[in-house]
Amino acid sequence: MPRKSSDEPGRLTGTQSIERALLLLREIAAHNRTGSRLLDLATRTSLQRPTVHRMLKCLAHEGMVQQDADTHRYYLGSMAFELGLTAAPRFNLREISHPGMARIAEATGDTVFLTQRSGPDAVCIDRREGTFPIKTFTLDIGMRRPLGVGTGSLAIVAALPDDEIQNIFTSNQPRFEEYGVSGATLLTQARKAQKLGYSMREAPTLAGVRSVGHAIRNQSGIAFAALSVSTISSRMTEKRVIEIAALLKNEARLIEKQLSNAM
Amino acid sequence: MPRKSSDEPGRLTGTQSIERALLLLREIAAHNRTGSRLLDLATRTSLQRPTVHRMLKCLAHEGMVQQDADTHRYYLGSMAFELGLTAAPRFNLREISHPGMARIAEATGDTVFLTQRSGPDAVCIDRREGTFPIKTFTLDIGMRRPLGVGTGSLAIVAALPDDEIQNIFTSNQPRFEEYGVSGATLLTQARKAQKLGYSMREAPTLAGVRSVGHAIRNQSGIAFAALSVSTISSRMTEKRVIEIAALLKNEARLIEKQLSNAM
DNA sequence: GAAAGATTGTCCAATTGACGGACTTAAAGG
DNA sequence: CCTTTAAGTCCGTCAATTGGACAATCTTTC
Repeated sequence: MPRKSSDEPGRLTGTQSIERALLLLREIAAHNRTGSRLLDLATRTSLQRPTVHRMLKCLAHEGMVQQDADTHRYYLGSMAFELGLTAAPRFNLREISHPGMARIAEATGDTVFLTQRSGPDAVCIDRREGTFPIKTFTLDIGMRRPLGVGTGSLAIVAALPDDEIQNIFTSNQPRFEEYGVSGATLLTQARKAQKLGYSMREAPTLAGVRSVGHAIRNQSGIAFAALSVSTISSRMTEKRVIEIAALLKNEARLIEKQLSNAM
Repeated sequence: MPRKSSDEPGRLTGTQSIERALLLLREIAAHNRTGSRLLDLATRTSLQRPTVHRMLKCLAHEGMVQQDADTHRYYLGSMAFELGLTAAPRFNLREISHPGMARIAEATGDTVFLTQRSGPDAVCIDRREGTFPIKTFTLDIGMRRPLGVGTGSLAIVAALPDDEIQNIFTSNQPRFEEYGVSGATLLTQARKAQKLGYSMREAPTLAGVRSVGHAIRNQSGIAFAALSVSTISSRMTEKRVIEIAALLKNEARLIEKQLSNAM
């Protein structure tokens, strides 16, 4: 029989069908855009067609998968979506960061941004306004810019290994211009941020706005997101920059801690 | 034996353990805030403790659930979150509505809003800007207001059964004032919207802004969300209101169609 | 701080529930 | 209309799951 090598060290027993069902779910998820045919699922999972069919029928009955009535193709179902929503507060960076962002906004009175790396770009995934009446909305939620352009973004870059920084700067170089910054300047700023442990700069396009950023790292120590605070330069004295950087560092640590016991 | 009444009509066979595993997942999801103890899960699912334990070990191994190392409590895991993300495009109203919102913004040049009901409130869950240079950002993403206050919100209310409309208006009455509208006016406008099939009005707080809204209904025909378009009154002539209402109706239908074969 | 109580974690023989080969039905293509 | 391909079903066999019993661990009580 085409049994999976059953002498794996961490082999679990008494859970064959659950393992198979989860294998199916992963396989369906991997092709959720196009949907999966019964036969393909059987092939890809190395399971027998009747077995797959029986399991899919059950999974569909419970709403974990759904079958298109016309094409017979299988997709993830509403229960998968709902479980995801329920699980989100423990895994979603935005949700995890929410209390911290609120605390920073409260403490500083300024606008706080949460930026997440997305390949060669950084996306602003959340923003929280403080009470100070002059607001500097340098970033809208959902805004995507080349990695390195924003202050949070810069903090992410600065916290990456050197060779990756080089890669990013060379590949993003052509795109920097349209954001009014030069690659060389960014690199200098990144170096400075590495020394300080946080990023700081005047907005290149918007005069009189100064921001401070701090990276958030995953369990492996790789930076993948950042917190940043932005306000008018007159409010952002040398001394205050240091205070805010410490505040950001502290909150970033808390977020990292939560992420580590969540994953 | 405490077997579940096995003479249910639609009883599936050959999938006991998958059914049990999914039952467990639902039970864990239902208490995901506090987490669940092994014993409680066993009790709540009427399964034997060893059985629950074995299944949880497997589910944890695969990342569907995770166990807190200190408290031993079980929570939904990262795989649940990831499956949810993958499933989202087919179930998430925002994602489903995205193409339609883009088409409306393109066709009208004005700003389009997606509003979802949330109990006695309505929340703006998406916004899409058109190309017309004067923009009327009456709603920010995430903004929550009493049901009935916004134009999209009004479209939702108007599409609800009469007794529920009454309930909503009486319970939200005290909150209407701070939004600069009277319950009586809203009720009149809701009645008008019922007749027309869409909602339309001048923004009560912002002079010179006029909006049109159309409800989105679930499979049972109950309104739970709305599309709306907002622009300066001078652009929103009688004739154009009717055109936009038709456009919204059409897109709302498309969204409803997708939702119905997704759920 | 020892003993009782509660809860998690593990083992393994019995047996029932899952498996999958063979078959039927339905849809697509020529 | 016949062939091909895939989905869906059936049911005898046997291996995977079950769950009673026990061990390990953590908590509370006196």
